[in-house]
Amino acid sequence: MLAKLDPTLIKDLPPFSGMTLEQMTTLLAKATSLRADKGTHIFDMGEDARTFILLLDGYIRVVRTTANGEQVIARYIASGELFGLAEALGMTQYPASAVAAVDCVALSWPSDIWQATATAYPTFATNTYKTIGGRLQDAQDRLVEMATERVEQRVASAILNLVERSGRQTDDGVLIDFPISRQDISEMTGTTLHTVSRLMSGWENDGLVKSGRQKITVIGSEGLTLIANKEGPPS
Amino acid sequence: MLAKLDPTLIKDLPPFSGMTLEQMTTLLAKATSLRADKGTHIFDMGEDARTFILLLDGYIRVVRTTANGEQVIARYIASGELFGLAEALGMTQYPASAVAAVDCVALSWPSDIWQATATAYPTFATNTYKTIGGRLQDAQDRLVEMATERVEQRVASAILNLVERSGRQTDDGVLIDFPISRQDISEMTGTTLHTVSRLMSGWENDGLVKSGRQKITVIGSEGLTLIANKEGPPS
DNA sequence: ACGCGCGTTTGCGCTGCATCAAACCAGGAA
DNA sequence: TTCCTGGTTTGATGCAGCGCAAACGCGCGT
Repeated sequence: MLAKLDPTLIKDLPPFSGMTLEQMTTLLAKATSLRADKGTHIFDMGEDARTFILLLDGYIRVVRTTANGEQVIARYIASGELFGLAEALGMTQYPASAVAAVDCVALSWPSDIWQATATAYPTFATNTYKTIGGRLQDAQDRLVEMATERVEQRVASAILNLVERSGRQTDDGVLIDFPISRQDISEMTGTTLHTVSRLMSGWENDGLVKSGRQKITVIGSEGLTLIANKEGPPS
Repeated sequence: MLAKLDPTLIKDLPPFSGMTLEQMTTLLAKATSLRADKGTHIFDMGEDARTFILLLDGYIRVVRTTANGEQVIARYIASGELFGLAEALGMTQYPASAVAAVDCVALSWPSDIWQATATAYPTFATNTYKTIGGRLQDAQDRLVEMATERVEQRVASAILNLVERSGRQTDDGVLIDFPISRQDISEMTGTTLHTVSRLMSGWENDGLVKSGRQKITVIGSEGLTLIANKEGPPS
């Protein structure tokens, strides 16, 4: 099944930095490849965490759904990143759902090999915990942001983040290279799609962004950065 | 220095569950004891993460300060919990400050023994990662809460959490057993002390809580639970 | 090429909460 | 005891952003 999978292509990804080609080959032998069409739920919140996954190509939306059916986007996973790491944190169920934002290709390992793998390849374990650390910090950053900043700043920050992590140069500027709606942005920033739409219309008039249906291009990040840091005018 | 420290008293704490008495003794030999008076900053955000710490007695406030000088309380650490775990997540600096909410006693280990310790005592490592997992989940829960719930519900939830994790039975009800101000609550829930004060005055009138200077007693948690889940009346 | 569905835009009224302001009160220090 | 500091209460006022509503238009599927 994985005959076509070449260790040399993958071994340079951050999660495996420090591992030898030989180690990689052994690890890859245990993996299962996985395809997910746009919109597919790779796993759902509350499900038993049977696998952890490496995204090879595409983008994943990590989503939490509340009791009232509201959604919050916890983060986006880009290619080269691991996700579904519940087992590494001693959890038996996934704390959120993973949805393919575009057609995706991934590699999955059964959760129960985590312990053995982590001890066999300490570098791999360390790398993984580093990304988890990054996510914890990120979550707390966003918490601070939600608590202290106004909607306008949060939306600007969110877009800047997306551009930074998943931007692609185009003629017009830097494009977020997966389909993303106002609704999505609102679910990342804790506001409504209406407010996001208004803000972005404004920015489009000011020439800061160029946006269409599920498409956002940032003309120059300076303008948005300015907005993201702008003091509220309580005077 | 640690002659007085008895492994048997400590070995039953959650972080060490599964470790033998012998292992505990070896681990404790590497620890330094630590006292912190109320208000002391045990470490500050941005500092190099030189130690990880086990709180033996007291309560710690984990705080983030923004560029504008605003504060957000990330969480409270109760006795028996580890904190300052930056090293375990591959970070070189503390991402937040730790302030003693009351007089505290703790045990600290140099960060650089983390790797060796984790490999020597896999149970300990697993336990630690489990608590980190819990904190990540908690952070994301709060994120969802901030994004979807109104202030009233968030404040009610926060108080219920505190009561659950650090409540002490008294004649009147369950008391949060460390000094906590309206300001503190506001910094946990992303609002102002004014709003918190108003809400709590209301609840006091309704007989749900009894509160004084830096003191909160919950009469019966049912009432607050109801408020925490109450739909906003947009009709 | 066409139609239809879904993402988007925009207006309007309203309200939850922040902001500003001021008085009050409990408890520790001297 | 009395002062004084730091926490708390309460009122008045304003506005950011939400809820509701309606129209619009891009682009995908057939």
